[in-house]
Amino acid sequence: MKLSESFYQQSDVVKIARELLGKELVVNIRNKISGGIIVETEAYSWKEKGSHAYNNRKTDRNAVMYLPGGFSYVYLCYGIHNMFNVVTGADGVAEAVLIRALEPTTGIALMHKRMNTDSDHRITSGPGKLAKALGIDRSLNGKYLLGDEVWIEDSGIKIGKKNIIASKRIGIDYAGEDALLPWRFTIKDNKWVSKV
DNA sequence: TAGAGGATTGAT
DNA sequence: TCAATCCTCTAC
Repeated sequence: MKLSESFYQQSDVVKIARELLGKELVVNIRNKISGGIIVETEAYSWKEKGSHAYNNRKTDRNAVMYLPGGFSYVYLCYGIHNMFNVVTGADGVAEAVLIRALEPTTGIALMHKRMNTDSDHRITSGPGKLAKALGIDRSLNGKYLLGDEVWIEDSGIKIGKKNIIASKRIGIDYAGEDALLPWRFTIKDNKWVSKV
């Protein structure tokens, strides 16, 4: 069953980032389904410097962050990598959760082909890689997550509090003290989590 | 309109 | 440690 609008529109983006662990991200690209269990997330809010929408900065790129929770936000980073985010919070509040790693469950052969490998290991361990493995690009920006192109399933998997690790986010050293916020969440001992 | 830099990755 | 690579933002 797809996660509801009310889930995405909760006011606490950090709580949502934590609760997305264990859910299943599913993408339908040209009638080909692929997806996996979310094992790593990061929260972003307009309140902190790590976010594109810091201090309510609004541009063409990050406009979808201001939509109500339940939309996708995809953008290109370093000219190479597509990053997949889930917009959260109320209408006009710029908050989002970056999906950083998956455990592949659906369409694994398809992902191998996209990644040009036969290994099922680490094909989705990192935001740039999982987007490529699932076939996500910026044409999926601003999609409604209760539609039929990209959505998140409640897998029924429960991740206990003891198995969730909070740590500082990656790649945002420019954000000063906000780079230290423990807003990255991973499932303990999960081999699909990105880097180390 | 030009210049700088980035929520990364993989090879050296 | 560093280049790849191109879109986006900022300043002129």
